[in-house]
Amino acid sequence: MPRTRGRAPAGGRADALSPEIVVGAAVALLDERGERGLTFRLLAERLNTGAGALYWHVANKDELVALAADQVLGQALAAVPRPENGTGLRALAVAVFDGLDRHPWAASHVTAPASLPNGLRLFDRIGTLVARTGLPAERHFAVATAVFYYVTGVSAQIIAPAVTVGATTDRASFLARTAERWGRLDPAAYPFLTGATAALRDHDDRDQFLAGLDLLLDGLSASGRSTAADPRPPT
Amino acid sequence: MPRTRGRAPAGGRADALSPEIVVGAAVALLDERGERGLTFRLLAERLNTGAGALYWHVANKDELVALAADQVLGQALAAVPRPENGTGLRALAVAVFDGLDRHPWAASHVTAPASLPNGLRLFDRIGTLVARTGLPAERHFAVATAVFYYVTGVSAQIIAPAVTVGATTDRASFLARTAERWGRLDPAAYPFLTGATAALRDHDDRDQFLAGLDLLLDGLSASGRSTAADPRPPT
DNA sequence: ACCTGAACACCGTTCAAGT
DNA sequence: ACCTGAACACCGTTCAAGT
Repeated sequence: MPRTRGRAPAGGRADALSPEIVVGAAVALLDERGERGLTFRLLAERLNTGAGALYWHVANKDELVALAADQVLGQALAAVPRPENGTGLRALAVAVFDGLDRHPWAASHVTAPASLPNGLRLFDRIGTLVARTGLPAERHFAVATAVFYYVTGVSAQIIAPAVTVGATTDRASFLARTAERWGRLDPAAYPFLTGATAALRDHDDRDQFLAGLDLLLDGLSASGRSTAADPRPPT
Repeated sequence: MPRTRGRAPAGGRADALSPEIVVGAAVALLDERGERGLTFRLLAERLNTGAGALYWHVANKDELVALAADQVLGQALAAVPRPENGTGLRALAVAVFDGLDRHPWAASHVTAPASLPNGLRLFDRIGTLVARTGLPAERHFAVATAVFYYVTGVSAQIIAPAVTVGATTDRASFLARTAERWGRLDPAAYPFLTGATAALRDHDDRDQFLAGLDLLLDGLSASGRSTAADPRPPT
């Protein structure tokens, strides 16, 4: 991925292209039309170039989307509240969820093995916070990974469906239709779902993310307490 | 989605098409070539038809992949050990992870709002098991959702990357390369990652899934204990 | 070094026409 | 009711040729 040297382009355009500019325009397009709506032709048109020119700055569409998601994650990380008292992990996780929630296409592309700068930064910050708990050192990596996977994986699950749904119908009517369907299921086969229609209709996505997160963090502090001295009071 | 009535087809083929047959062939193709390798033309060729014929049985590619993933989930659910003592949730989660692990393309398509039979079954079984813990009833839905999201979301995160990687290089050398990259990062900026290269190299994906799962379940039993009588001994 | 323009090799999906 | 075959309207990606 080459860097622009700041020279003006040969053609008539005043602004040279760069990976940053291409990725930025891709984020805008993804926000507007989703992943399927991102097209090299359309993106090139908006940047006043040909589609071929984009390949000088990004390797292919997969890389472009991954870079776009990493940029969104970077914005989310910048919004993490600095004062890291005892609730650092929770605040970090919530900020990432909220950041990704504004760009529904992004969540599923934030992964550890992508090894992009902000993905690594997120992993490192989680790991650093985990290391500050009372957990024995040999568990730090597994626990940090668990939190990372929870934040990225569960965010993707919660946020992504809205993309598919969003265009056609709004959230409330979608939930209402789903609840109706659950209500018509055979109670003998689906004893839980048939009784959970009200809860489904009234639930808040962000609260769901928080409920699971708190369960995970409770388990973390419980396991820290049982295996080593816990330097902080339970949350 | 029409059902086949069992009549022989008009043409020379002995076996009539049906949604089940189409989805079954799609699973085989997805296993072989991944999501991008699944093509209506190629699938039609294998079924000795034209691509257009498939649209009589499935609405489009999105539905086809969703149905294929649900079929895989069905196989995973069939493998859940029946004796549901106190560890039912854990055994259920592990069976689903292992089942999805055999079909890496599937995990990211197992979602609650898809409302396909096996997705609903999974959700219901989780909910039923959650309801048997000591949790107050008003928390059942949120906790069941958290476990469902953990199982599907984290499985997708852990399993999916292998698809991208798999073809080019094997897991071990991929981890080695990633560990090397982490090792070269600035320790001031990435204090945790630079010290975690050995853990990265040696980790087992399934253990990672279990570590987070146990954290979550520990949190569940801890929160059950603090809010209501827990009918079962802690695991 | 960076961009243009057009071509290549595909896709998913539709649909008149058949049986 | 189910299938055929071909067409439509796109895609991502490449690459000679320009500046």
